Amino acid sequence: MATTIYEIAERVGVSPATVSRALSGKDYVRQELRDEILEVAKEMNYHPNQQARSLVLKETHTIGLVVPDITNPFFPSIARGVEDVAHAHGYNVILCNTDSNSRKEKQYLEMLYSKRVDGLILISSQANTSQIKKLLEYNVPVVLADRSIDFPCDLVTTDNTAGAYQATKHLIGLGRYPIAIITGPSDLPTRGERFEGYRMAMVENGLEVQPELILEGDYRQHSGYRLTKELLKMKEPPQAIFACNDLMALGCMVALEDMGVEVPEQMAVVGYDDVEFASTTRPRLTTVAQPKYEMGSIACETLLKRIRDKDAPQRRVVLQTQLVVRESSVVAEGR
Amino acid sequence: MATTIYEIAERVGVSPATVSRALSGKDYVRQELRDEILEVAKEMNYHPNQQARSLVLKETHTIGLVVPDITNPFFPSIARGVEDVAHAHGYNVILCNTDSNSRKEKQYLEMLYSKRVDGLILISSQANTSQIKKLLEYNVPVVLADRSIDFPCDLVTTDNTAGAYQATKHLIGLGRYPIAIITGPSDLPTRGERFEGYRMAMVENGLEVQPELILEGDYRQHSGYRLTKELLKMKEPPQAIFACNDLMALGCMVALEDMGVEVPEQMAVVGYDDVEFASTTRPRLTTVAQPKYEMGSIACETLLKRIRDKDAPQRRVVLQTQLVVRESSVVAEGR
DNA sequence: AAGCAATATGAAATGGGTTACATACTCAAC
DNA sequence: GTTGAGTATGTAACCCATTTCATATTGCTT
Repeated sequence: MATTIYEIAERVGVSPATVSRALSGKDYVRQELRDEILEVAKEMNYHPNQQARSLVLKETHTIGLVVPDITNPFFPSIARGVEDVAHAHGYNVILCNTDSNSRKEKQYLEMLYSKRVDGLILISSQANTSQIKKLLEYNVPVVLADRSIDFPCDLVTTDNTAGAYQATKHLIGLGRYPIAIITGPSDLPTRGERFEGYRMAMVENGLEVQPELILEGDYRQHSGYRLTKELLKMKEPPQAIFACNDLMALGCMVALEDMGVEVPEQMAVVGYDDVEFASTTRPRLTTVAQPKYEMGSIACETLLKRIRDKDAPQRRVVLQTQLVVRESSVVAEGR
Repeated sequence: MATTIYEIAERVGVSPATVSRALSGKDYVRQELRDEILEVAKEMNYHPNQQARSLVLKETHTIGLVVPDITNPFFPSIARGVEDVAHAHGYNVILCNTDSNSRKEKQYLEMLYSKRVDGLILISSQANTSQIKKLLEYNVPVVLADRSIDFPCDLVTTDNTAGAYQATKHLIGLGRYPIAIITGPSDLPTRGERFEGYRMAMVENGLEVQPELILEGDYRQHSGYRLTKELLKMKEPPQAIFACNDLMALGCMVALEDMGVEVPEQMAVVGYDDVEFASTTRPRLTTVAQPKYEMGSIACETLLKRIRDKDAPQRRVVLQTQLVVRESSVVAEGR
C-alpha cells in the first residue's frame, strides 16, 4: 500500500540508493535528477517508513513519558512541557500511566525498551531502582522528573524543602500557630523533603514541632478531610494547617466548612502544587506553586541533550517554587 | 549492545529461525530445546526489537492520540480512557497536542503515518477533512472522538444536543427565564449541536429565543467573564446563563461576584463538561457531565476493532450526558 | 597525455526479525 | 519395506531504508 523508495526508483529509472540520497539530500545527486525524484515522490505520496529507517539508524525519534496518572491535575502541564519540546525537535512522546504500581511500571519500561525509544522521562512511584538501573545498562537515557530518587542519573525537580519552608514561614509570619502539617505518604521522597522545610521554619522561629500535629495523608482529598476532623477533636486544635498538596487542602476546607470553622478567620489553610482548582475554591487557596510546565520542558531538553551526548556530566536541575498567597490564609482587611 | 536472536542462536548452537520460533511459540520446536532457548534469552536479557518485528509484520502496536491540549481539564480523562484500553491490549499511545492548529495537526498526522501507527484517535480542531481522507486512503484506521465531523469514519461522541436540552430545561423548570446562552466558537461542531438543544427546549416550552441573549464565546474563562458583564448592562438582564463549557461558566461566576450579583438567587448559572473544579467552586457549579473516560475507552476499543477488521461496518457511538445539579442553579431551601 | 579530485550512480551488505520452502527424521499403518 | 503424516530444523528471501564500496564520468592540472 505505502510507497517505497523501490517503487520510486523503478518509476524514475534509477537505483533505490539514488532515491535515498536524493531524498535525504546529503550525498551527490545531479540537481536535475534530484528534482525529478522529489517530484515523483511527492506525486506518489511517499512518506519514509520510520520503522525501516530506525532499524538501520538505531534511533526512533520517540521518547517515553511515564507518569503515575495523567488525570491527576498535577501531570498534564508536565506532559505538555515535555511534548512541546519533543515536538519542536522532531520527537514523539509515548504516554504511560503507571498508577504508581511498580508491576505496571516494569511492564511499561519493558515495552518502551522493546520499541527502542531513544530515552525516557520518568516520574517514578517508588524506588524501582533495579529496573532503572537495567535501562541505563542497556544504554537507554533516563531523566527523572519531579520525584528525586537516590540514583546517579539526570534529574529535574523542584525545591520541595524550600517550598514547604516558604509556606510554613508565611503562616508563622501571620502569627498563625500552632501549625499542623498533613504530609504525603512516607514512601515518596517528596514527603521527607517537604516535612524538612516545615521543620526548619518552625525551629528557626523557635517553635516546637509537636508530634501530634504531624499527620500522614495519602495525597488524596479524603485523607485531608479525615485528618482535619481529627485535628478538630483535639483539646487545643492548631490555628493553621499546611497540607502537602492541594487535593488534601481541599479536603481540609470541606471538613472545616462541615464543622462550621471559618477559613481563614478560625483556621488558615495552605496547600501545595497550585493546581487549577486552587484559584476557584472559596476562599481561594493559598498554595505553593511549582513550575510544572518548565519541569516538563527542562526534563525533555535534558533528555535530548543526553541522547546527543551520552557521556555528558550528570545534570541535576532544581527549580524554585513560589508561594501564591490567596484567601485561605490571610484575613481580608476591612472585615 | 542489545541482544539479538543471532547471538542467542550462536550461543545455543541453532539457527536464528529456530530461536524466533521458540520465542514466538507458534511453530514446532522440541520442548527441551525451547526451554533452553528461553533460558538463554532470559539470561542474555533479550528483548525483541519491535522495529524489526513491525517492519516485517506491518504492525507497530502503537496508536496515535491527537488532542487539542492535554492541559485543558477536559482531555486527560479521555486520554486515560484511551491509554488504559490500549495498554490492556498491548498497545502504546503517542500523545500529540495540536492547539487546534491545523498546521500542527497536519505535521502530527504525517509523523504518525511515517511511524506507521496502527491507527489513531483524533479530536480534531476544524474540518481538516482532506488530511484525514488521505490517512484513510493509506489504510490507516481513524476514530474521531468528541467532535463529530461530517465524514464517513468511526466516531464516538456525546449527545450535545440532549445535554444542552437537559440544562436548558432544568433552568426553565426552575422558572428561570429569560435564559442567555454563551456558546462556543462557531467553527466547532459542538456549538451548533448545543445551541440546537437550547433552542429545542425553549421552543418546546413556548419561550422566545431572543437573539440578543445568544452570545458567542471561545471556550475560555475570559470570554465568559466579558460576555457576562455585557449581559448585565442590558435594561432587562436574563435570570439565567447557560455557558457552554465550565471554563466560561467560571468566568461568569467571577463576573457576577465582581458585580455583586448573587448566584443562584439573582442569577442562575449552568456550565457544561463537569471538569474537576466544577465541584469545588463556591457556589458549586451545576453542569452537564460527559462520560469523558468512557469516550476515550470506547474510542480506543472501536479503533482496535477497526484495526482487526478493516471492512467492518462504520461505527457511530453517541454517549449520553448527565445533568449534575449543584448549587449555582438552585436556591437552597431554608434560606 | 597522464593523473587526480570531484561528481554521479549502482550493487550489495546491513539492521533484526519472520516465514515460506526445503530437507530430514520418527513412527505408525498397511 | 514402503508410504505418509507429523515433528523438527535450517536456508534464504523478505520487510524498507541507509551506507560502504566499487565503478564511471567529467574536468582540471601539469
